Amino acid sequence: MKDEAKSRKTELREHLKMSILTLRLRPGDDLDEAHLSDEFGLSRTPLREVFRQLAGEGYLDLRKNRSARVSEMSYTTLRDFFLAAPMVYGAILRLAAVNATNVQISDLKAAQHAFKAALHSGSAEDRALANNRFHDVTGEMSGNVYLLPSFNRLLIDHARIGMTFYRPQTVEMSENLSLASQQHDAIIAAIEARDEVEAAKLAEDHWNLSRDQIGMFVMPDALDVPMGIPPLSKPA
Amino acid sequence: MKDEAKSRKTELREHLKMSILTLRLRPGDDLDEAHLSDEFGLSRTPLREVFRQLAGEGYLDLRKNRSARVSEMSYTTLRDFFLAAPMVYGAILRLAAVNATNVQISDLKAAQHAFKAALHSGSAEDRALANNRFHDVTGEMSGNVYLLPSFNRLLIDHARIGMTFYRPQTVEMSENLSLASQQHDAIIAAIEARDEVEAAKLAEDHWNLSRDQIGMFVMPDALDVPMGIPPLSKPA
DNA sequence: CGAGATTTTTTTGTATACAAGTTGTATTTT
DNA sequence: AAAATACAACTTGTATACAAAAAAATCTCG
Repeated sequence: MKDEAKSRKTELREHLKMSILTLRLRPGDDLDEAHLSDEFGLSRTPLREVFRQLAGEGYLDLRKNRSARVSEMSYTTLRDFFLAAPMVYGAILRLAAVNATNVQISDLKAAQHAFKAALHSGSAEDRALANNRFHDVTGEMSGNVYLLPSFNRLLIDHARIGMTFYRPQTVEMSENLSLASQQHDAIIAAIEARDEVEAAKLAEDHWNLSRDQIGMFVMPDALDVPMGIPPLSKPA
Repeated sequence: MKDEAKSRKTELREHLKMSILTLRLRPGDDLDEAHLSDEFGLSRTPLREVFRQLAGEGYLDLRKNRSARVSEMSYTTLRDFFLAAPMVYGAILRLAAVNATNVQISDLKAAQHAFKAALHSGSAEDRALANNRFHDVTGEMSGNVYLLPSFNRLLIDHARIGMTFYRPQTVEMSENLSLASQQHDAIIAAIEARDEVEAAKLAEDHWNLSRDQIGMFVMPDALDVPMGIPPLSKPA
């Protein structure tokens, strides 16, 4: 009917998501109910419902009788992240190649277009959000309700890790970013060709690139030891 | 402090979960706020918060201005289920073998003990809940926050599918149930031996058994996407 | 001063009243 | 009799008031 104002609740939810993904709200930050309440013109009741929902999606942690907090990221979770991401994302892309509709493929191309624009002229936040949107669309394409909860949880920290580590400070890191963009193009092509095997392989490549980029950031220079994760020796 | 009455909210949440897992509340059933509200002596505010949380975990679906519903299960979701379950559960068990603490191993043995008891003298509901508890412990053991959301979502429908299809009406189905119990024992042994490869293999066997039990449906082959990092060897 | 207890203040949790939306039914109109 | 409309009953959404818990500040006594 009339969504001119789009429901304050939705507005709040989107605002919080965006703030968390871009690290404007950092892991561990407290959220003040009263403050947000009058900032968004909502009473505490619907606001707390938004908190619950975001907690369910992995954006927030709720503790009894204590304020809601932005969910934490530790080095343990970083390891868990790269353990789970290639597998889940491989499965998602594989299913995406099988199930994607034409409309969704258009959405994906649009997302990639925006990502490229952000690469050239955008801020780190813009890049992270555009990249997030790209992967989000691949999740929609897969359409598997059992994989999406983990996938969406991964995307949250993918964006946050990206904000931390994907600030191109060297020429090599910049090259990695444009390589990521090329991989996106390849992913679109694989999906359009309904090539599920290729799509799954590209997912793996894409995560290896991410891992390298982070390794580069964490390990300043000569130390050529990958962080805690042994080199992959496995069939393509 | 005093949890003698365990908080009505928790009580409600556990009651709803149990009812949904055992199909006492069936997929698509409407939940009446007013009715539950006075049945559990809670006002609608905390009750609605429980709804949000359960929706986030996949037990319920919420629609704007309409009553909360028990999440649906369609033939599509059944297919998606068997596509995702072996992969996710394989990863969970593999990580469980690496990370399980001694306390958790004791918990798992206790859960298996209860499962065996339910097999011999329990109802279908008891079996489903005991089996759910067993798998739930394996999830705790894995300790990977990125895999758990999907795993827990799978466990919900695992229990519901079990309630539907695992009613031993023939000798063969009964034999399958006791085979499932044997597999549980083997899983415990693999975890105790820290044998991640064996654990992952057992996960696959376990799901193949489930798939066979539901032989009347055409089940797709499982996704065979390997986990990113081959041999895990890390401290607890 | 300073550790610990006590009070004040602030924040979170719950109940309830009311507003807005939805559904079902009866009545009107054709 | 069927379709459309209006109205009534009911359900969901939000605001607000109050209760309970935690945090902060103050006071007490060594």
